[in-house]
Amino acid sequence: MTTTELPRQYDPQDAQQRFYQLWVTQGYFRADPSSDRPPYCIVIPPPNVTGALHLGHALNNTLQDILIRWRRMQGFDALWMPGTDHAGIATQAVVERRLLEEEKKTRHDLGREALVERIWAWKDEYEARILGQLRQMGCSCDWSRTRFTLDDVCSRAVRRTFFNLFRAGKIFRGQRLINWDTQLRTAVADDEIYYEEVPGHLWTIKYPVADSTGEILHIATTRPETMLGDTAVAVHPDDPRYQHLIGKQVQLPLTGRTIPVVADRYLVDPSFGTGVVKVTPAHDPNDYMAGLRNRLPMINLLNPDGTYNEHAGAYAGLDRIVVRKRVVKDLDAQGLLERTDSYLVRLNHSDRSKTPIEPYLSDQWFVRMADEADGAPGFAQQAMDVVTSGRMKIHPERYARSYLDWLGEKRDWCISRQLWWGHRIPIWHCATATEADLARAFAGRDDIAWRPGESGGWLVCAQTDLAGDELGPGHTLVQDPDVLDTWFSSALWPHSTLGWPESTPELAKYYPTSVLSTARDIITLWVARMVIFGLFNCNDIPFRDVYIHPVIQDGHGRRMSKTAGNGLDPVDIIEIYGADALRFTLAAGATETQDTRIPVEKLKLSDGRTINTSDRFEQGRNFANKFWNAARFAMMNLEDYEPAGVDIASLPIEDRWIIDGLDRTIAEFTADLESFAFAEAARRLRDFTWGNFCDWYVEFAKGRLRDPSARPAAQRVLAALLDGLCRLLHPIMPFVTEQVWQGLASLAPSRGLPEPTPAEPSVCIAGWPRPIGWTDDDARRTVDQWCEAIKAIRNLRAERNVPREAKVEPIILATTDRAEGMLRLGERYLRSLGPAESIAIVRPSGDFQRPAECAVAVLADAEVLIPLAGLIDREAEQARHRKTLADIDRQITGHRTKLGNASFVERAPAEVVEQTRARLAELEAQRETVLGLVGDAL
RNA sequence: GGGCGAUUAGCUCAGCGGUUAGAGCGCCUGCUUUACACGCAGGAUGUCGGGGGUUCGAAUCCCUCAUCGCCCA
Repeated sequence: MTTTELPRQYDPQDAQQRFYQLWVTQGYFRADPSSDRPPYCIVIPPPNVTGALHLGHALNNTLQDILIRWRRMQGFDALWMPGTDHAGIATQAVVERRLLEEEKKTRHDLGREALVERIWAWKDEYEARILGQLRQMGCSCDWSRTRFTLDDVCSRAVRRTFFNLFRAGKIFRGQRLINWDTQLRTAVADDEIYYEEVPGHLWTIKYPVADSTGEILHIATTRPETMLGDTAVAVHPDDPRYQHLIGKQVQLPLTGRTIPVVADRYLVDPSFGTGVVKVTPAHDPNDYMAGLRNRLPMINLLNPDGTYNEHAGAYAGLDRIVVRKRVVKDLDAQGLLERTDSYLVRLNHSDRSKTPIEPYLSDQWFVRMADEADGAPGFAQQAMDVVTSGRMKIHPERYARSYLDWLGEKRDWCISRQLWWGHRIPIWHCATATEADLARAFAGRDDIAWRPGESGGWLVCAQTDLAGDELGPGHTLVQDPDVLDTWFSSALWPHSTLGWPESTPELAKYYPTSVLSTARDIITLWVARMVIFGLFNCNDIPFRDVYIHPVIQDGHGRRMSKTAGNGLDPVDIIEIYGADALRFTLAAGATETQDTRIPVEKLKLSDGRTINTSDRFEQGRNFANKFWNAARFAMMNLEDYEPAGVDIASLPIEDRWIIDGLDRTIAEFTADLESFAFAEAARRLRDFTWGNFCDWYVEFAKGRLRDPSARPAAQRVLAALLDGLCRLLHPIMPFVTEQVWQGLASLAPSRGLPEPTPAEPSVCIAGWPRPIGWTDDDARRTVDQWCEAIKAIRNLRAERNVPREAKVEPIILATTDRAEGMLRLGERYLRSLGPAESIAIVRPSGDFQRPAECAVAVLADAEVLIPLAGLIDREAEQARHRKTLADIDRQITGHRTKLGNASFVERAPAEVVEQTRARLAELEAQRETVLGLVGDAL
C-alpha cells in the first residue's frame, strides 16, 4: 500500500488481529530467566473462572500491561504471569445453580466426582473466554506460563505449604463459631456475607428466676428458637436493677434446664431493652465471646442442613424456621410470651446462596495469626512489619492503614470449606491407631506428619495421598472431606506460579516480583495473605510495590454489577471503539481517587442486541485516530526520506522547540509511570501529541516540507518525532503505535536524533526513549510568542467575522526589540497560520501612523492590528477595548494591593515578589496601549 | 459506631500554598483549509459544598457542619 492509500480513519479491528498475532509468534511476551537482563515481574491477579471479565478487570489489566510494556522497552526481562483462579464457592455455586435450573438436580444427586467434573468443564469454558478477553485487550502476558490455581504446579505448592504449616504448628483444627450457609452447607468467610435489613419481630420472653421470689426476667430476642441453646442470661455488672440476681439461676422455658445469671459488661447495654439478655454461645458471635469470657457451656442446636438436632429436645429434626414458630406458640401457650413487636432485623446473608447465614459452632481448620507464646511475631505481625518498615510499599499510601488495621486484629484464618470444588485438605483421620502405629507405618518418611486431634484420634498430614489401609489391618485412614478456602491457593500465587517449591530459575530470578496491581477490596483477604505465605515459604515479600487502582462506577456512583444491569463489557467496548481507545480512556481515568465514574448508556446494535456502552471511550478513539492521522501525514511526506545525522543546534527554531518538548515529555512521562500516576501520564501524552505536535509542529513543518532545500532536515526531525511518540504511546496504545511503526519501517527504517539508528522490527521491543538533553528556553519563548500572535490574528478574524477567503494584512507592533526579533523569525508562520496575505512587523517610532480603521488586540509585548477599512463597527470595537481595559484594571488592582502589603513584600519569597512586580509592569504597559485605543475613539 | 474518600464548568475529572482556576465531552458561531468532521478555528459557561481558622497569600493546610459513596464492626 502506498502512503496516499492509508485509510483516513484508523481501523482498530484490523490492527488488533494482525499485530497481536505478530507479537505472540515472535515470542515478544516471553520472559527468559537465562537472559542477563534485569527482571521485572508482575503476577496477574487471577480472575475468577466464575464468569467473564468486566470493566474493572479491563482497567486493572490495562494498567499492568502499561507497566509491563514500558519496562520491557526499558530493557528489563519482563514477565507478566497470567492465569485464573478456581474461586471455590463462587464457581461451585454458579454451577450448582445452573444444575438446578436446567436439570432440577442438586449436587447430591450427582455426587462429588460428577459435580467436580461439571465444574472443570465450566472452568475450561470460562478460562478460555477470560484469556481470550485479555488477548483482545492487548495484554502482553507470557502465555507459555499460564497457570490455574488448581493445576498440578499450584496444587503441589498448596500441598507443601499445608504440610509445612502443619508441621510448624501454624495450622490447627478446632471448634469455632463460623458463618454457616445452610443451603450450600459450608462455612463462608466474612467477606462472603452481606447485611440486609429485613422486617421481623422482637419477641419478649419471660424467664422465671429459680427461687421462691416469683421474680421474672423479661428478655427480648429476634431469634426465639435459639433459646433452646441458652446457657446463661446476662446483665450489666453495674446495673442496680439486677445486682441481687448475679450468680442466681433462672428457669429456661421449654427445656427444664436452669441456667445462671452472669454479669458481662461487654455483652449487655443496660440502656437497651430490659437490660437483660439471653446468652446462646453456639449461635451468636457476641454470645460466643461472652461464653468464652464466662466459661459457659456451648450447646449446638444445628445440623448442617439447617434443621435442629437432638439438643433441641422435642424440636429435634425440624427446620429452624419451623422451630421458631413452634417455640413462639409453645411459649405463648405457657404464658411465657410477654409480647411480640414488629422489628427491623439486620440479618447476615450468604453472598452465594442469598439465604440467611447461621452462626454455627463447628470443627474447622485454621491458620494461626497470633504471635508466638514467647512473644515472637506471628504471621499477622510479620505481615504488618514489612509495611511499617517500608520494605513493601502500598500506593496510594492511605491504603496501608486498612491493611494494618485488619491485620492488627490478628484473627485466625478459617481455611476449611465444606465444598467439593477446591484443594482437598491433605489430612487423614484415624481414631483407632496409636502413635506407635503411626511411627511404625511411616518410619523414615519426612513427607508425613501427625498430631493428636483436639477431639481425639490422630490427624495425619501427607504430601502425597494416603491409601485407607496404609496403617495396616485394623486401622482405616479417612481423608478429611473439606477443601481449602480459595484464598489459600491465591495466597501462594506469586511463588507457586514461579514453580515453588522446586528451586526453579524463574523463582530465583523473578521472586520477589516487582509490583502487584489490584483492587482495594482484597487488600486484606489477598494481599496480606500473599505476604504471609511469601514470608513463610520464601522468606521474602512477594512484591515490592502494591498499587491499588480505583473502582469503576457508573455515572450515578453505583458499583457496576450484572444484577444492577449497569456493567460494561470490555469486549463490547473494543468492538465499538477499539482496544486502544478502551485502554487510553481507562488509563486516563486511573487517578489517585478511590472511584472513577463512567456514565453508562444503552445502545441498540444492528444485530438486535442491546448493550451498555459509554461515550467516554470516544476520548480514546479520537486520540488514537488523531495520532494515526498525524502519522499518516508524516508518512505521506517521507517517501524520499534519507537518513543522516542532524546538528540540532543549527536546526530551525521550531524544530528545536519540539525536540525540547519531546525531551521533557519523555522525562515527565517516565516519572509518571514510576509513581503509578497513570491518569497524569495519559493526559501528558495526549497534550503533547495533540496540543504541541499536531496543532503546531505539523503545521510549521508543512511549508518546509514543500521547500526542497528545507525538506530533508524537516523529514529527519519529523521521522524522529514520530518514532519517539510511537515508543512513548505504545504502552498505553499498543496497536495503533505498532501499525504506525510498521508503516514507518518501509519509509524510514533508520531514524532518530541526533544520529539515525536502525529501528527495531517492532515497537513492542523497541528501546524506551531517553531524553537527549536538549533544553531550549529560547525556542520555547519564541514559539510561544508566535502562537500568541497567530491566535490573536485568528481571534480578530473570527470575532470580526472576516470570511476565510478574505486576505488580511496584519501589522504587528512590537514593543521591544526582542519581541520584534522573535516575531520576525516566525513571520512565515504568522502568515500561513493566521492566515494572512502579508505581515508587517514594526518597531514603531514616533512618526508611526496607525491605519484609520483596524481591529486591535493587545499582547504582552506586541500589538496586533488588522486594517479592516469599512468593516469596523466602531461602537463594538470600543466596547471590546473597554472590556479589556476593565479586565486589566482588575488585575492591576490585585497586584498593587499585594505589593502595597508590607507583609507580603517582607515575607513572601523574593522571586514571588519579583514576579508580581514584573507582571504589574507588564499590565501597566498593556493598560497604556489599551487606554490609547479607547482614547482614540473618543 | 470506627476508618477512608468525594463534593471545582451541564457531565466526567485535573489542579494539592503563589499570575486572570484548567482538560475532555457537551453547548454556541464559522469552516469539506490536501493528515484527521473520530477534524480545524473561534466563543460562552465557575460565590472551587456551607461556616470558621492558620497564612503576606487558601480550590489547595487545619477545624466543623452537610450531602454522597466505599470499607470495617
